[in-house]
Amino acid sequence: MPTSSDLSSAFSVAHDHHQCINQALAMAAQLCKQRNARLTPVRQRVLELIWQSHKPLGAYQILERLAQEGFNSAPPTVYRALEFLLEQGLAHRITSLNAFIGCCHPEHRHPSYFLICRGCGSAQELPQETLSAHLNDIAAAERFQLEAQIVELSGLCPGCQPAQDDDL
Amino acid sequence: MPTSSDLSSAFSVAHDHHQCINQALAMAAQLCKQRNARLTPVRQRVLELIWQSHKPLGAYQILERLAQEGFNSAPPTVYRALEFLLEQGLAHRITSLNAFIGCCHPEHRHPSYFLICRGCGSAQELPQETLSAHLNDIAAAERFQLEAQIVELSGLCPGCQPAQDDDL
DNA sequence: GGTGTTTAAGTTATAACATAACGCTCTTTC
DNA sequence: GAAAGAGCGTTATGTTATAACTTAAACACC
Repeated sequence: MPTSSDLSSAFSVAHDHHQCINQALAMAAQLCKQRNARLTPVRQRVLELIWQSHKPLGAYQILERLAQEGFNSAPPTVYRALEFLLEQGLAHRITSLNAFIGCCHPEHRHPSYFLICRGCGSAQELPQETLSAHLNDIAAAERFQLEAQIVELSGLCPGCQPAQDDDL
Repeated sequence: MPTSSDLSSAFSVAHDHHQCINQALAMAAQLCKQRNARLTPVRQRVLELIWQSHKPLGAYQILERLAQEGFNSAPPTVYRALEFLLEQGLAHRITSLNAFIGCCHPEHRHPSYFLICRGCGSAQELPQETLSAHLNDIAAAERFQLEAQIVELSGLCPGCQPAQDDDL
């Protein structure tokens, strides 16, 4: 995983993903403890599952995996767990895919902006400072009180583009 | 034709919405003619329906209204019409609402960015030049080949905000 | 350590959104 | 007027998400 300071390598850069998962889970445990939020077994397992996939995972995909492991397997189970993870900022929803992905820096709340590759299905969270400022300006100009932001850019990641770029 | 029960978004200055609808339909007819695309009765009626509402309309809401008028009322009917309208740039999809809205500038293709009020349910398309440039820069910096963009900003429009602004 | 309160999870059912697949009809074109 | 293709009717089903109610676990307090 990209560490919290390095977001730019999610697309096809090899790394020890087990380690990211473990870091993410440890971080989640720590944050939940600080916040007096209960990271129950189902919630933890759902978080782990979405971290195990670079691709955003749909609720029913998660459900299927939970079922295989003997967890309760009705939709509300996974939707409740996801709701908790979203509330805690431990995961993000990707609306255009109806899917969910682990958040790389859950320690502070932030809007989430994504690049989504239609080739390999992976999604990469974008750094948000300048974009966030821009969007806030736009909203302010309309006297619009901004609460939530969805920015999802789709296309082809470098690894999935037809290989004829001159400049690569 | 228009039932005129839902005028006046809190977003925009009051205006003669009948006229917008008529303009939009005339524009649509003209563009389709130019493009040799068939604006059939169902397609036209669906476009009219989504224009009659300042709020984005869900597929099944459209379906319901079509049914009341004796059109065929199975889901594929409306989804096909919507697909056509999206292809022609006559309507936009608002992903986070699973809903559709008429496009104000169908004469040229453009990414669509929205402000969406959770109070009154209305949606407003944003001007896109600077934002588009910004997003393109971001994608280019990641060597990401951009194909589609979703930008949906939610919150409260001026008319739906608690009335304690000093600067109004 | 028992009791009431709160939070989470189980369970059933269904709502809401979207598409597959197949065949008929209408339009366009030759 | 026949072939080809676009549009549409129809049935069925796939996919995503939530309502509503019940049971159980955790916690907090005396």
